Amino acid sequence: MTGHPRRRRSATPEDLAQIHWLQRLAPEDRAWAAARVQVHDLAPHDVLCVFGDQPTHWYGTLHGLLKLSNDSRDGLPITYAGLPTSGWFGEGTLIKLEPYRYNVSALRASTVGSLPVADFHHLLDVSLEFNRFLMAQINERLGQFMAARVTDRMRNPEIRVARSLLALFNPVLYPTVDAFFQITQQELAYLIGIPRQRINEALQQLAVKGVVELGYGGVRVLDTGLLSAVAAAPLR
DNA sequence: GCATTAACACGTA
DNA sequence: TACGTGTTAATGC
Repeated sequence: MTGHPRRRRSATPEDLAQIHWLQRLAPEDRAWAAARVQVHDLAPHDVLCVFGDQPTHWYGTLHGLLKLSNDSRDGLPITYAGLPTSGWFGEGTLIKLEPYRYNVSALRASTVGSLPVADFHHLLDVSLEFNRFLMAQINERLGQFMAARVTDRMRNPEIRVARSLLALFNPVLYPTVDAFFQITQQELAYLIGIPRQRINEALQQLAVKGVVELGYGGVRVLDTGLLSAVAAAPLR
């Protein structure tokens, strides 16, 4: 429960193939970075980062689903973002060298990659490609958070669910997300901030429209085009 | 009135 | 058996 994940191992070739920013680097930088990446296996509810901790690594979801939130210290628990497969996070904290302002925990069994903070800064110093990648990522994330502010003010659960699903399928931030998204309706409820019953209702509305297909413990997005259409227009 | 919360039965892994 | 889903009932604003 506390501090850092228990099971740490070195990265397998399959793990490294999941790390999309590695492919962007020049070959020598790629080899250098790949040798320094470590991998952690998390059980559901395992905590990766805690509010107030000094950051030691840059993290990414290789498999599974993480939640970035500020648990109920005082006031309402707020989930800032879900981090699906291929999502990397914490660069803002690392660049500022400030303590974490949020908690990160696993919503389900997950595999996490990590790069030590010193190595992260080394790549910043030597690799133009790495800087380009980070700039695109930060830019995309900024857009997502601005959109999320709008979404949070909306009443219609169907649109909120559609937009949240769309955010999790962002191809820039999360290039290798599966079409079948393994997330329970309860987890979506925590993520979006509305009760499970209304998540269920909204998902069924989306299913009727052929946007998604509901499965046990997950959602299959059938048509991302339709999904963005629903997210954009409050059609009943 | 409504939206949220609690409680239930059922199906699935 | 434990968990996730879908529905209904109760509660709070």
